[in-house]
Amino acid sequence: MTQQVNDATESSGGASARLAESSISTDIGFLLAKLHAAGSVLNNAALAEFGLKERSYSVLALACGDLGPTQRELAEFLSLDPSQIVALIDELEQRGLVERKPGISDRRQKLVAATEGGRTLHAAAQNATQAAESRQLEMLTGEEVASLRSILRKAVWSGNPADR
Amino acid sequence: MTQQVNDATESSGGASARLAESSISTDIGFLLAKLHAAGSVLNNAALAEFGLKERSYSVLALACGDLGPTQRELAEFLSLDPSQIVALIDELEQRGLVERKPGISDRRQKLVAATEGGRTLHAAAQNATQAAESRQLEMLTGEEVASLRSILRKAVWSGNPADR
DNA sequence: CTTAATCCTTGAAAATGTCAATCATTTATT
DNA sequence: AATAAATGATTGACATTTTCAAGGATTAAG
Repeated sequence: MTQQVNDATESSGGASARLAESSISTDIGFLLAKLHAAGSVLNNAALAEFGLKERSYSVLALACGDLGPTQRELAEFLSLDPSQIVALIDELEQRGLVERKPGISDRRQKLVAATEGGRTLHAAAQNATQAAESRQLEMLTGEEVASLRSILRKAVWSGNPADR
Repeated sequence: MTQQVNDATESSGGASARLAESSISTDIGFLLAKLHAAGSVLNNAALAEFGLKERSYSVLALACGDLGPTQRELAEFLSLDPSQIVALIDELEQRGLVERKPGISDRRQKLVAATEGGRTLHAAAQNATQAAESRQLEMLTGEEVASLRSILRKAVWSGNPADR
């Protein structure tokens, strides 16, 4: 998931476009990797002006909202090692964007909550990433985007349509 | 990109499922990352018995098929640095799965072609990855899978439906 | 009360990403 | 044709990320 793109100006049609004939071009895994890689570049570029990357933005986003996530929950939800969460939160906390609070029923765990400043920054950053997402998918129709979102959610969460 | 998952037995419903309420859960970029991360784990697990990973499998797959890709084309197509391609091909070549041939019209470039053994291994590995993909998406209907594939291709290749 | 398990944290090791320099070759300019 | 600029592959150095194992604090189980 971790893959980067050399030239962000050209979405995917360089001198290697002929390789799209290959059989792997129809692998959903491969397409997922490519679209995700391209999106990461756009997202990180959009988040740079806020001093955030995809990772820190995700943590900040989860720290906003009234559900006080545990560091372990963050790690599991973001598919990251717990030690990586420590580093991410250290940085966000030093910048005054989130706070570590002791767990309510279990004092081993630490709940991560966004500060007021964190929420403000998140709102601005959210606009930027959503704009980047729209730009990346602008060749898709509204129906296609909705369909993509819905299918991805079903695939990721094994099909419980409980959430908006 | 490039994210990993800790527990492959459980697709996404662990103790952190409640975090799915968060707003990022509807970000296509986030969903892409999560599905891609989970798929990578499955793919790498399926490819391990052949001594391959996603990267080397992709290179091998592109080396099969009659289009003789250049190392630079491979780098661009796979969104990798050219130096990473060198290492990947070194390994595949040492195992006798691919060969480096001098470029036809340009002797600077090297064409990568699979050997007979490489093709045999690729065929077996392809079965394994396709089975893994089917397993990962088994909760989707056939229509949904087809729709997902088609939309992803359109998004990745900016909408030229020139390729099957 | 003791043992085992869990959460966060730290640090080290391995893998990967990024970048600049080099050689051989090709393309462009005079 | 001669020189200069550009390109493809390669190497090696450096930064970042991933992965693991171990530790202290706390909770759960026996």
